[in-house]
Amino acid sequence: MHDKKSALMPSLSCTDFNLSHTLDSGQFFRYILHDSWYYIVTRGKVFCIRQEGNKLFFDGASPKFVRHFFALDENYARIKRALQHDAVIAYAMKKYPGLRLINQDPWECTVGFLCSQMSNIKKIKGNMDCIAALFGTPVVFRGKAFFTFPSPGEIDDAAKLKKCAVGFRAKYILGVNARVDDKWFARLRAMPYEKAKEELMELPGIGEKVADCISLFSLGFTEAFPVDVWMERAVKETYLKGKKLPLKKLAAFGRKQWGPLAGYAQQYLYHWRRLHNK
DNA sequence: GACCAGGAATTGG
DNA sequence: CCAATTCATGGT
Repeated sequence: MHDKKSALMPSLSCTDFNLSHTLDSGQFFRYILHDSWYYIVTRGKVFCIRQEGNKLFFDGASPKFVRHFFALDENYARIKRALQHDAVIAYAMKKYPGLRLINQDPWECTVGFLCSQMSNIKKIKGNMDCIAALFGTPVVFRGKAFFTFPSPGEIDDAAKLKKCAVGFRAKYILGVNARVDDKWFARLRAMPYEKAKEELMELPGIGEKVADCISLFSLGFTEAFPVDVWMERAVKETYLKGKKLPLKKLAAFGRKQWGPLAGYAQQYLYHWRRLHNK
C-alpha cells in the first residue's frame, strides 16, 4: 500500500494541519480521493497529496506551491491561541484540528460559488468537473485522466454550459466570464477587503455571501465572514440564544466578534455545524 | 410531486 | 435603508 516512490518524492513536515478536514470543509471542489491519495486539480495544475501524521507526501507540485495552496506558512499557533478564548470555536478546533483555509485560484473559486447558490456540495463538484471536461484541457497524470479548469473568457458557449446542469446560474457564469480576467482578480488582492468585496458584488450573480467566499478562500481576506444557512443556524443557536437576525447583520456580527480572524472562526463553525447535524 | 439545496435580485414600506 | 417577496433548477 505504500508507494515505493514515497521516499523519493517531495515531502513536507507540517503541524496543526489536517488534509481531510481542510479539503472536506466545503471551500474547494475539484479533488477526489483514490487509494489514500487526494488528486487535486486547480486551474492548470494537477497534483496528488497524502498525509501521514505530520508528513505530507505529494507529486506534481513543488513544495512552495503546496505550502502556499494549503496556507502552511500561516502562523496557525497564533490563530489557535487567539480563537481559543471562544468556547464554541475552541470546541470545534479540538474536534477538527488542523482545519485550514485554502488559497485557491480566484476565478475557479468564483465559478464554484456561483454554482453554489441553492445547490449542494456534491452537485457543485459535478458542475465544476463538467465545466472542466467541456471547456478545459485533458491531462493525464499518473495514468489517470483529468481536465484542467478553463481560464476566464473560455466559458463562452451557452449550449455547452447548459449540459453541465447549472440551470439559472448559467447566465451568471457567462456574464462573469465575459467581464473578468486574471489581472482583474490580481488587482482585487491588492485592495482593502471592503473595496474588493464591493467590486465583486458589481458582477451578476454575486451577492454578499458569494463575494465573501471568494474573498476568504481565494483572495486572502481572512476577515471575511460568509454567512449561509449553516452559519445562520450555528450563530443563532450558539451566540444569539435562538434569536433570528438578518444575514447581513450576522456577517457584521462575525466580523466584529472575531476581527481579522473571522474567516477562520467561520470555517470552524461551518464545518462543526454541518457535520454534527443537529 | 413535494421538498430541499452553502442566494441573488427586486420590490414595497 | 431594511424586510419581505420573487426568481429559478436539478436531484432525490
